[in-house]
Amino acid sequence: MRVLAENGLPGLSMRRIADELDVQVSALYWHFPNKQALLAAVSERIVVEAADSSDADAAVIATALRDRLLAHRDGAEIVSSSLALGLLDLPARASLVDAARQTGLSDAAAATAADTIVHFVIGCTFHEQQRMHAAVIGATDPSVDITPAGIAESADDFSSGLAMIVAGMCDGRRPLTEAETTKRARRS
Amino acid sequence: MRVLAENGLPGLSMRRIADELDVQVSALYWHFPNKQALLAAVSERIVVEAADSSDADAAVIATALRDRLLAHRDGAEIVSSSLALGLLDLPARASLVDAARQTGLSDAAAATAADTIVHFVIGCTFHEQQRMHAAVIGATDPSVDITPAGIAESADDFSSGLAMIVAGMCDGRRPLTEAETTKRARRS
DNA sequence: ACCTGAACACCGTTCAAGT
DNA sequence: ACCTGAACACCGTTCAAGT
Repeated sequence: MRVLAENGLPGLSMRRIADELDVQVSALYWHFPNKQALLAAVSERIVVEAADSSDADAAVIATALRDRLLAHRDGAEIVSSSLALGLLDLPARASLVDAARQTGLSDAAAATAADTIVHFVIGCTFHEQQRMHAAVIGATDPSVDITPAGIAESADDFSSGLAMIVAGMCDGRRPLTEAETTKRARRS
Repeated sequence: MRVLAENGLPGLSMRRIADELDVQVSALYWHFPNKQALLAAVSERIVVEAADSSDADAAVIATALRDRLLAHRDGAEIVSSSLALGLLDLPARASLVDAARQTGLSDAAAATAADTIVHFVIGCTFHEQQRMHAAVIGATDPSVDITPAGIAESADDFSSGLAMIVAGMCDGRRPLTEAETTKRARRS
């Protein structure tokens, strides 16, 4: 965690970790089969759920997950890859399924809602953290806004998008068919 | 594109590209300042919009984007990183903003909707492509389903999630406040 | 304008051998 | 059980020098 905080994901190499521990690189391979497994262990530390969230609603759980990701450098990217490789179980996902079911959704619809929210939270936060990184590098890209107003805008984009998904979740008490999706998009 | 198709993103190294072109690695650095810039050029080729989509609805545009990403090995991951670094302009995003505005949303709400859909499409497809990759490696992970039924399920997860977001987009004709988000999630 | 050749400073992973 | 030392097969990037 210390190496990650100080060097970011690009600097989180087996050699740097070994150096931090005053140990040879090969020693790490007794504890982890490979780097991805080590990264999965790091991911688990990032996404641990602090308090009991059994009675929280989806928006609160999603915001808490985002806060965990933002609390660690490159948190979204690390968690994203561990998740995609199936090496990480996201406690927040189970909480989201519960929250969705409590609003009256079926099991299948609740799972869809949870996955959709997880994708949104991770995608949004990943994007945001990479922009922060680019800003630190001084990428001279004027499209990147690092002013306080820019930061606030990021948070607002997140909560607006989240509100939209939650609205859709509550709106659709059952999964929509393809035809219905099209109709909805067309109605003015 | 050939090196990507045959070796995937992990195998898309400057050396392999140079070999394919019968050229020294350093020659590539006359054409591109660095690897990320080259990857951005690859991303552009992946996300070009085929037909005119000025009159398409959001669901159609999103599905077309997903198809483009799925058509190239590791397409979602490459595009995701180029996008996050601000090196890629997504034509589909502009189309999505148009589509959202045509349903009566404000400019700000349309932008939020477009970004939310883009995050969902890329996150969902990234996740799916990494699972495919893990399956090819033979990760022996029984949680990964590569049967035809599993593939169909992926497509269904995608369209169900997309339908949910589109429903939320149409539902919220204006951005919701935090209080409204909470209220919505609580009402049964 | 476009490319070569060679180097620099790194990577993840393996494996015999030690204690 | 846990670690060392050394090697293998790679990386991205730079830069003088060529044509």
